[in-house]
Amino acid sequence: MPRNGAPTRERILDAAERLVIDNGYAATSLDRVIAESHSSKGSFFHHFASKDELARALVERYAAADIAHLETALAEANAASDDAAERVLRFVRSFEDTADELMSAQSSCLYVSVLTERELVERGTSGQVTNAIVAWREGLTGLLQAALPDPPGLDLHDVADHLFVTFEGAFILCRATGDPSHMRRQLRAVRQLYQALLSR
Amino acid sequence: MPRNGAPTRERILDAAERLVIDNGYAATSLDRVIAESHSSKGSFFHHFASKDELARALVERYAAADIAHLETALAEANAASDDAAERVLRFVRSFEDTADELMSAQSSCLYVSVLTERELVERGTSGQVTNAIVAWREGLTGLLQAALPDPPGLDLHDVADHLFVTFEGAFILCRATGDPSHMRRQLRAVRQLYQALLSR
DNA sequence: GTTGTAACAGACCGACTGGTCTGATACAAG
DNA sequence: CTTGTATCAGACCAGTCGGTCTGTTACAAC
Repeated sequence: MPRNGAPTRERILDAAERLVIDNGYAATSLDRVIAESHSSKGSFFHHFASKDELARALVERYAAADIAHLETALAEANAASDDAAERVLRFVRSFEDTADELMSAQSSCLYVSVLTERELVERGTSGQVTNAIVAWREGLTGLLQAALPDPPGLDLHDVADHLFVTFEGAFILCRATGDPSHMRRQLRAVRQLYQALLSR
Repeated sequence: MPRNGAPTRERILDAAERLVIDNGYAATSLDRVIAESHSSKGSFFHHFASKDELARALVERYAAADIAHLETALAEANAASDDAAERVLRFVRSFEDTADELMSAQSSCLYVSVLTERELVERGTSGQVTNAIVAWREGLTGLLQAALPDPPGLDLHDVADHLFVTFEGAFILCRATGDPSHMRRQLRAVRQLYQALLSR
């Protein structure tokens, strides 16, 4: 086999991810992705058939990392305590504790950038996002069901989805205010709200 | 005075708002805005100096309507009950009751589209968004303070911001899943979480 | 060394972009 | 009826866009 192209592909994905998260998909030109990844037109189109294909690869990689992150946190929460309510709170707390780190690594969420463009979604880019959302929903619903076996008038799926909603909404709030500490503070608020629900 | 250009300007803003909410700012071309508003290049650039100027006008109009909506709901909540906790719940409930209507009128939020593009934000488009966020924060913090005068380890500003976060996050969730009912369900979830907090 | 091919480089292309410019048109004031 | 101007129409322009094409280079197999 000739040269190994994998590192180049990763460099392109890294640069594209940063640019798309910062400025959105349509506002990110391939010329800029190519320049910032120190690549070339020929190289880019050798690895990706089109810009849309790049978007699909970006989302696939991002969603896989997201789900891996979720599963690590789930495992840690399960190992940390035998009390079901405590597990829920530990789970949320683990994201709260790493929120500042997260926000210094990325200025927003790739999901937001991709979902903002409806025509892009309709070209089949959002399947992996839905997978990730379902994984978060089911993971947290499991923890919540153990803590609230007979919830009074609550849909635990919605309560579980609310954590994803908090993440995405907090990204927007951080961007609007220019203050990345809102991510940690919103995760803290949602933990305290969950705590109120579980300790009633 | 010659012809009245105000209706044309509004038609352009209406078309642009729908297109930008659907597909984002960069992905929305002026040609398309002009076509869908049944206008022309000359007409467009008579009313707006540039595309960025259009963005600023869009956000200004959208934020003003947003704040007006907030103030109506605040007044209604205050009129509806004397109990402070009840006022908070009524306030959230009013958005829950109109959520389906909201989602049939718009597929997402203009704030998301505009904030997604950092370079656009840096060109001074987000000032009005911050105003709106502060208005929501202060309005709801007022209601919460009356219900929880001495909150134990809670930052009521963050708890108040959480409603805005829920709105924005739910817009993302709706777009990802293609299911607009998530808006109502997330507002219901956050109301139930607030209820748990207030009735502890 | 020859050869085959994945990996890369960059000139080039048509389509479309935001924006300009010239001119036409409606309408109120005198 | 003339005139001034806000409003509008659309041909046009330079630059950028995603994408193509031709060619070169590195490396493994033989």
